Amino acid sequence: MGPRDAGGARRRSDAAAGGTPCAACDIRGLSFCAVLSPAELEQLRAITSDMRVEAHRTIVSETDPADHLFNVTGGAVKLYKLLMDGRRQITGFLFPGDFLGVALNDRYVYSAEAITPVSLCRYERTQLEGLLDAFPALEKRLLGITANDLVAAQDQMVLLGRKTAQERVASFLLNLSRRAEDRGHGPDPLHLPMTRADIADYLGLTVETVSRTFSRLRKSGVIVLDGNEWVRLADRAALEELSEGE
Amino acid sequence: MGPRDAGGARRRSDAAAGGTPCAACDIRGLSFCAVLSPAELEQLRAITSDMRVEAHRTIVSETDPADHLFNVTGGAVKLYKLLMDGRRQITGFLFPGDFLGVALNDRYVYSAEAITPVSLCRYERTQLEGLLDAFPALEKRLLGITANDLVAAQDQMVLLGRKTAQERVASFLLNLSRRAEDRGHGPDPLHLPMTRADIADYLGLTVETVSRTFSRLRKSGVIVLDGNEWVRLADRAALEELSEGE
DNA sequence: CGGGACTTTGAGCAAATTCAACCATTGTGG
DNA sequence: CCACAATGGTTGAATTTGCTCAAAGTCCCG
Repeated sequence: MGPRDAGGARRRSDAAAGGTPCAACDIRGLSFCAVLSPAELEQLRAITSDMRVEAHRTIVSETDPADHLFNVTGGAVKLYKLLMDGRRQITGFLFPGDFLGVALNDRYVYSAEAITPVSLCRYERTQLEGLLDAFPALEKRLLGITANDLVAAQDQMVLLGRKTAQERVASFLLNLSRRAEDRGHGPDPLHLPMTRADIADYLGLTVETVSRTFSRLRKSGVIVLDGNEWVRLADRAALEELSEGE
Repeated sequence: MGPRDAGGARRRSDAAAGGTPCAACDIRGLSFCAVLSPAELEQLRAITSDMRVEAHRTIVSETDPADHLFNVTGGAVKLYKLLMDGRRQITGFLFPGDFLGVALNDRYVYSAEAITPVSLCRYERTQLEGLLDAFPALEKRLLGITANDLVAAQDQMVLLGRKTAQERVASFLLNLSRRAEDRGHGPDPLHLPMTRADIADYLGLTVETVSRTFSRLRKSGVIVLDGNEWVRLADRAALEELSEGE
């Protein structure tokens, strides 16, 4: 399956009237394109397509040719890998400003699925690579982003290899909360767009264990649940404690 | 602790007589410097120090200022992170040709320790960064290496989050074997320079479980142990099967 | 208001850990 | 040269954490 299956994409330049220009993009500061000057941004925009994907649709599939790279501008995305017998490991969640498209040998190394309706900037890989050569700052930025992702992946290895269920959930909530803050959302009610099953597959646990752990944290007053999608981190200090500081 | 503690380093150019020139470096093809022309290599060499580290010495420590970056030219290195209570997660093993020095906010994000005696090329971070600006190919290469490390980290997340003990050990052996082959070593007797405890901390298991799993694989004829440091992958197909192909 | 997807809770189970003892290899000092 | 300490590895028994299987309970959206 290619990105084509996930929804229409239209050339940015063709959509001048309706599209959101980069100047109005409120997450540009977080994105890889933050380092570009207005003139350079113009050139990037020329090779950009807007794309919208409904919830639960696949954006890219593992082992597909990596023809496109993406920048998430709205919504939430999950990245995952499958074992042959169906076991799933979610390797990350993406939010606005995050870059999508790590590839090896020109193939995607994970699948990406929209959790909520998602909007993306889409680039042809070859075209974007051309721009990287022209704008060293952009390449440098991409190196920084990749190094950051690597650091996050190593933290997740610690979590998966050495933390208890409770520590994993506490770390997860704090992590999401920090990322929400980066995006200017107050940390108070934290949004969990993903299901408990997604959280389980991200933390290397089962749904039941995640649910039980949430219940335990709720009963001990550390968090307050408001429906399934919203949490208040009532006692952040206790959470930090429980997460066994990485 | 800084790299200073781990052993002496001397300027390459000062050691022209005794040092190994890049031309004679048999792992240059695997290294980040593989993309440089002879003239460029000369410039890199000018900012390179040779360094030797005894086994069990720390090369860099997590949270230390990341003043130096390294290229492993001989020996084996382990990278690890610690939780406050001492639990340890090894995030990777490095062999000749591997790059060392991922940093965030100018601090190392993990500790690195020599497993065997290790030799390295050492660069001042600021100087190497200057060279990256001068040689775009080098920066591109570093991006490729970092992306590769990220992919490997994601595979390790699958292993840690979703694989059984036996699958982890099988994947580990196959992985090491592939890396040995990349370095021109026949896969037949595979060298394990790290202890069982290191393997355990890499695979998110205990020493006892690693030992039991090795024993089980040995008894079923899949591997043949020759002392603690050497394994023959007698039935590679069975190992592939057991590793539940990532 | 109903139905399907998601979540929670419970009871029993199993994989891996913990705790403990023993074995093997190596290097050291008497 | 050998005794023996130290490090690392293996094996066993008991325990535990998290998983599996099963059954309710909620939420949300049409």
